[in-house]
Amino acid sequence: MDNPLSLRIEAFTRLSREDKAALNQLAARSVREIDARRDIIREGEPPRYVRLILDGWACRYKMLPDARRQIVSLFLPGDFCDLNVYILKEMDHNIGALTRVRFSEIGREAMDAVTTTHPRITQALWWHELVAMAVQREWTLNVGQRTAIERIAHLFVELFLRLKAVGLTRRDSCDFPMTQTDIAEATGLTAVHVNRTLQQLRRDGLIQLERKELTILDLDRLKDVAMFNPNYLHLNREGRHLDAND
Amino acid sequence: MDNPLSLRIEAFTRLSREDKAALNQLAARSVREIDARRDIIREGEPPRYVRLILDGWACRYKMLPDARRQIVSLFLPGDFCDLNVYILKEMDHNIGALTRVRFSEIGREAMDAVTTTHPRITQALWWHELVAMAVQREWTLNVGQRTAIERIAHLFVELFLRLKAVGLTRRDSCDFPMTQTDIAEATGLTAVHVNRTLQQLRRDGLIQLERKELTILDLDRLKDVAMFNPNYLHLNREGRHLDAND
DNA sequence: CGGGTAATTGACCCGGGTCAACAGCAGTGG
DNA sequence: CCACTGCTGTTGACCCGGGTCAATTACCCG
Repeated sequence: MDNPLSLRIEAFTRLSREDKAALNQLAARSVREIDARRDIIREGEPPRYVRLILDGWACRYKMLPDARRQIVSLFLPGDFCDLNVYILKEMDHNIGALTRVRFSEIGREAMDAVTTTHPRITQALWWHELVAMAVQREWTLNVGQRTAIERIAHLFVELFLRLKAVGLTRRDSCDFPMTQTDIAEATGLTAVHVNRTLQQLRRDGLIQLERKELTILDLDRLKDVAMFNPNYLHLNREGRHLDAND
Repeated sequence: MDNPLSLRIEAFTRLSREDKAALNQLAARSVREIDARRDIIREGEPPRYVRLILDGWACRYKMLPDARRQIVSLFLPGDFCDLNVYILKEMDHNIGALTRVRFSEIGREAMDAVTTTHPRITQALWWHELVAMAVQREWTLNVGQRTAIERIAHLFVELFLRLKAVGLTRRDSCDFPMTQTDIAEATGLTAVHVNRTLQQLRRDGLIQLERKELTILDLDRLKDVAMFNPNYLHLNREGRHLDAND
């Protein structure tokens, strides 16, 4: 019954059974699947749908004319891509699949229908959007001020906590499908330097990363290294005053 | 009649006379003023109002425990700070005044009242929010991938275009109240290096910057240096199909 | 077993940081 | 009117984190 989607939303406020049903129905209507390394939508295209990641990892990225590339955000299961994007004429960035991704495409009408009839969901979606903005700000801080080891440590902690929130961690480890090149593009470093920095994190006994699985050996120390402040994730059920009670 | 606020919104869709009146009334209700270098709201505090910049420049910034500081966004006249923030329990960043700032504080009820009765404004506010997110992404790209000269050039072009959109430029120049330290904190560089890079931009005949006034001597070349793509500002009246016609 | 992608290593280099001194200038108060 | 103070901008000398280039090596998958 509890999937990443409802877990994600309920990190803000508890939904009623009826809310959950409406949400799951919304998510189930039009499901698509795409291979790893393929683009879901490209810069310049008109955004027609809100997308919801059901399974797999995706990313938003931007490119410079000379092919420098920056991953500006990551989408994990339960994440929506841009509520209300269809207000804009064209995409100013790309969304690409890092792994094989299952996602649902939600049209404007379906979205509007749910939000007008389910105020609690509407509030939760607003919360989701505000959190997405907060994460984007934290990433700006990350690439702007942190050193290589701090950036990567920060990325690991953030992703671990986000995955945990949607039930996708096992004790102290989780899937971690990003390549070192992906990590480089998300942190504004080069792949070579990411490699060396990962070795340092391993040497320091902070993490283990092999076969696309990340194990965090010492979360507290890793947080310290990253100067991680979890406040920007707003995961403390901040909308609990809106909780449904059925 | 046309102030930065309505100019800003009408970069998306033309408002009716009544829309404008409602908007201006909203903006006029509770106006405050604050000195340069003071904080408008601090990390940890509960956000109670949506704020609208009427006059002056403000910024959002985040700090690391060791006092490294990153300006993650800038607010110019006509900009709203975070629609619907009051959904969150506490601020995860600070908002500070770069100059003396006049702004209005809009409570939740006033905001809700306007949006429920003025769908065109609601759409426009959504557009505003989506653009703010797009700008944040571009800033992540900026600090993540661009070199020093590219970053600063990009900042100048962005701010010039944003100021132009709200009628605050004169031909090829505009006020530019940021110090070199401010520029450094916005671009993830040091003040020393900003100083040297500014000298290079001057030597190259791209800009003039003195006495808090910026003059752009060659906008096309500056855009080239910055690899500036204006699409993320979404300033092309993308909501013109919603235009009012009175 | 072969081919392609991802990870690793070494040698070298450079953009931008650091530190420290100093100059310019605006505001403030006597 | 000037002296003082503090912020902002400027400069020089030096250094280092991280980039570049290029070659291997490991791994994955059909």
